[in-house]
Amino acid sequence: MSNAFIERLRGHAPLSDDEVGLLTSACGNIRELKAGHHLIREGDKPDPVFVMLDGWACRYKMLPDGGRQIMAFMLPGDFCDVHIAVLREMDHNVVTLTKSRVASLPQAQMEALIQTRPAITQAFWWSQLVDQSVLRSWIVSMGRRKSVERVAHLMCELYIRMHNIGLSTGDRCEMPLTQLVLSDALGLTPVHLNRVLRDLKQAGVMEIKGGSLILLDPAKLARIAGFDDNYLHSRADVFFARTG
Amino acid sequence: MSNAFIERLRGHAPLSDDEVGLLTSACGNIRELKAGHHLIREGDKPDPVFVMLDGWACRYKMLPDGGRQIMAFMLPGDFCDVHIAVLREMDHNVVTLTKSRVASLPQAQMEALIQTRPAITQAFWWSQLVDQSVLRSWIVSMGRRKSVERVAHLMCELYIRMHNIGLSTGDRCEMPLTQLVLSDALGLTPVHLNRVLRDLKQAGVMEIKGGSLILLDPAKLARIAGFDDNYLHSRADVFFARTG
DNA sequence: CAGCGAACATGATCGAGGTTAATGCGCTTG
DNA sequence: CAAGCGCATTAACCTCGATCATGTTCGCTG
Repeated sequence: MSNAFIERLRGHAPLSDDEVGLLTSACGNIRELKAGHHLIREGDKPDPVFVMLDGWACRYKMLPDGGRQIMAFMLPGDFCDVHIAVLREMDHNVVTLTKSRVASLPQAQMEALIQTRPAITQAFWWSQLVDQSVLRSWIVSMGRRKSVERVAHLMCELYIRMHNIGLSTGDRCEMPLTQLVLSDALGLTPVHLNRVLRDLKQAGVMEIKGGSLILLDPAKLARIAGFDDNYLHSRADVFFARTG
Repeated sequence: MSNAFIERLRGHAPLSDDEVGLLTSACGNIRELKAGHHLIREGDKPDPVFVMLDGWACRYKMLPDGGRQIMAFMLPGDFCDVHIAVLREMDHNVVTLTKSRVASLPQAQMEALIQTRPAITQAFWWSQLVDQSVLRSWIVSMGRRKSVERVAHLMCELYIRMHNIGLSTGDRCEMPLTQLVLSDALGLTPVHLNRVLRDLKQAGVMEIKGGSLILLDPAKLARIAGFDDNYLHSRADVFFARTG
């Protein structure tokens, strides 16, 4: 079975067989987790670095009033957090959203890799930069896009990310997120999100059914979202451009 | 004259005199820039890495409809962008907001530092992690805080960041941002931001006057914002906690 | 010191999205 | 199969912040 994490890094940095071997053994400790398992809690002292091999997770903060804001979705191949002994205390939570396979890389091993393997450091750095880029694009969405555009944009992003790791099938991909989870990510109420999803379905643009996202009209979806995949800094071909 | 950038890194990673020397010479190329000078434009191929030594800058994206979303403010000591030859193309713009002093570190030199100096790599990494943390907190603000809270939170953040680099004086600090700029950062209209600022002043909480932010009642401001400075991961004492 | 443009200020109105509440529907579990 | 729970769905109403319109103030320059 291939390792989604290593595959993803290889796609963007020239790793030698040697280095792939090092990473593989660093990922030795793999756990199966149920949905709803917390990998990281606010206030934790960071220790091992977690990597998603399979399944979905999210990063979130709670507010005093009980509200929740999701700040990122982690898909197979993504780091949960590359804190590497630098921060003293986690400032947010990370929880699985589906049954997942997660590798944990001990801090010491991470540091050793970084200090001895420039190619691996570069791969990690690339991953950090892409994560930042996604965070920035979320800020743009929340600040300046209205609800339909926001929903459409997130769906484009998630579809492309799934596509880039080989987890799309034609015009659809897995979408295990409940409307509650999506609304916590989009800064909308579940009620309003539901309305938006209904409208998008009725307009023949996209729909979420049976745990799958179905792009009925990808080009139109991208147009509504104002989607430009440059911020994902991937080298994969662009689905929306092809079909638009 | 001390170098704000190096001071900041030293506060968070154990740099030897040797390493400080290397960084100092890497910052050799320093330019004075006027307000409104673009350091980075969307579509640019990234080359040197810019560092703010003095003055304010911001990172932003434009939307098709002409709207602008600011995604970060850079203060003295901050990296503008640690892209390091990893990304092929910038996905956003960076522009100075005031007269500034900016150092540019050639890519080759950045890479050399990272490949030979683990302490410097760690300092850079820390800086990246803090930047990410700030991005996440902005997402929380935009998604779940209403306008007054949002304004209050940004003011807390900027005050603390200025405080942490020694640029606050008692209950005030420099605040060269126009209401238009602030509203582009907060995802509000200038009109509404103006009302919020009026309310905060009338409530005796804070005011912006003559290019300065004045905290009339820091504890109250922090309470309105729901501000917790843990996300800034600084070791400085906390102004709001002291006075609250 | 007149004239001008940028930034600040404020009133009136509108609408996207929040709030509340009720209903349905599919799953699990006893 | 009944009970119960989490999630999806829809309707009625309300509010926060956007929009539109119109000054005003400040700082600069001729």
